[in-house]
Amino acid sequence: MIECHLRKLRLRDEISAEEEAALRGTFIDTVAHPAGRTIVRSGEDLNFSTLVLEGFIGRYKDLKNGQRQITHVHVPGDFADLHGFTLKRLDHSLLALTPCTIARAAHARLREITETLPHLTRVMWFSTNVDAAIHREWEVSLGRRSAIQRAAHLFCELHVRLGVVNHAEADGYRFPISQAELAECLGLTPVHVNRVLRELRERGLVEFRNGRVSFRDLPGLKRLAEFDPGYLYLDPRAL
Amino acid sequence: MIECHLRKLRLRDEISAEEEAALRGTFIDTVAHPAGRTIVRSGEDLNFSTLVLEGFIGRYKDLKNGQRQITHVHVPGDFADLHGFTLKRLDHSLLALTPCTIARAAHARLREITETLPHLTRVMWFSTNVDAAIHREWEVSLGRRSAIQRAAHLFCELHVRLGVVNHAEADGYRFPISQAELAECLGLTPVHVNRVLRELRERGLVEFRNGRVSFRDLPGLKRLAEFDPGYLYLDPRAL
DNA sequence: CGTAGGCTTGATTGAACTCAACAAGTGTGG
DNA sequence: CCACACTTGTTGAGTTCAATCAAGCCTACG
Repeated sequence: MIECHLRKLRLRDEISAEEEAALRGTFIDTVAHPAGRTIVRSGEDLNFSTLVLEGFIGRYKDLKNGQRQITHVHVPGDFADLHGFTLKRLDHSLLALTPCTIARAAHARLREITETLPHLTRVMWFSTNVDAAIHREWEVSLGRRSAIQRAAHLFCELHVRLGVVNHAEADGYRFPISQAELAECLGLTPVHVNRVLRELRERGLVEFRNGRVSFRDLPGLKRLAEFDPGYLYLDPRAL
Repeated sequence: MIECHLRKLRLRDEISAEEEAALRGTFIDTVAHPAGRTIVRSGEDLNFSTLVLEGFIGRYKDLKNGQRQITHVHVPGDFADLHGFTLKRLDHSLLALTPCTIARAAHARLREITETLPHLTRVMWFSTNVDAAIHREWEVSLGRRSAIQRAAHLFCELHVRLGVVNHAEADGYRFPISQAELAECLGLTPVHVNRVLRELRERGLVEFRNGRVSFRDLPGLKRLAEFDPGYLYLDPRAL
């Protein structure tokens, strides 16, 4: 399943056999987590990074009043905390949004890569920078887009990102999270998310039901969201 | 003025003389920009990165209806687009929020660093990862904090970040941007920012006037904002 | 078959937006 | 030197989008 990650890297750059071997060599084990499990808690010392093999993982931050904001959703093939390699500890927690399996990459071995394989190092750096670009786009959503646009934008983003790793079809994808978790991504209340989903359905744009996103009018949805995938830094071939 | 940047790096890590020389060697020129100037436009091909020497620079993204969201504010000593080195083009624009001077670092020379100086490369990578951490904290503000908390949080964040580069005093700092630009940072309208600033003033917490942030009750402000500087990844000594 | 978690809907409230007017400060040109 | 435009900040009145409060509905499952 590390193939997913490699395929994604190779969409944007050449990865040599030596680099592939080095990358594969960083992984020390594979772990399965049930939905709802916090995989890494904010502030812990880290000596590994988490690659998503199956399922969805969220990065979230808690507030004192018990609210939380999910700041990023990771799909299979994503490193959920490669940035933890340089940061040493995380400012957020990692949550299994669905049952998932992960592979853990030892920081010591990632460090060896940075000592010996400059090109692969730049590729890894690039990948954390794309994560940051996604954070920026979420800031735009949270700061400036209406509730319905935010939801539409997220559905569009995940469609593209899941498509890259063959986890989406033309007309939708599996995304088995609750409306409450969706609300935590979108900076809304669960009640309002429910109403927004109803509106998207009634407008004939998209349905979110039974853990699946089903597009009814993808061009219309993209228009509503003002979705432009440039911030995902994918090769035009990949889109 | 590149000293500001080096000082900041050295707060967190050792930088050898060789590394310092290599870093200094990346800079090809210095440019002054008037307030309001867009320094780098979204999508342009880049062959240099921008280090802020003096003034404030914002990263922003435009929406079709003419609104914009500022996703990050850079202070002296910050690289405003070091991530552009790996991304090759930016998904956002850079704006001079105040008159400012910048130094430009050639991507070709940054690349040489990644080929020959692994430790310095990790330091640069780290610095883009801290930017991403700041993005996450802004997502929390935009998604979950009230208008007054958002403003308070921003004032606290900038106090710490400016303090690191000796651009803040204990009781405040210069921050000569308009309420309209503040609104673009906070995901609010200018009118509402005005009311929020009044409330902060009337509560005796902080004043924002004549291009200056003046604290009246910093502990109270931090309490209101639930400000925890952990996400800035500063050495405890620096705080 | 009872209970819990997730979903749905209605009624009401409230935080932030919109619209509008005006004040203060700055720069410019007649 | 003053008239004027222009930007920035301020305040009031009314509106709207999303939150809150509350109730009821599935359906999965122990």
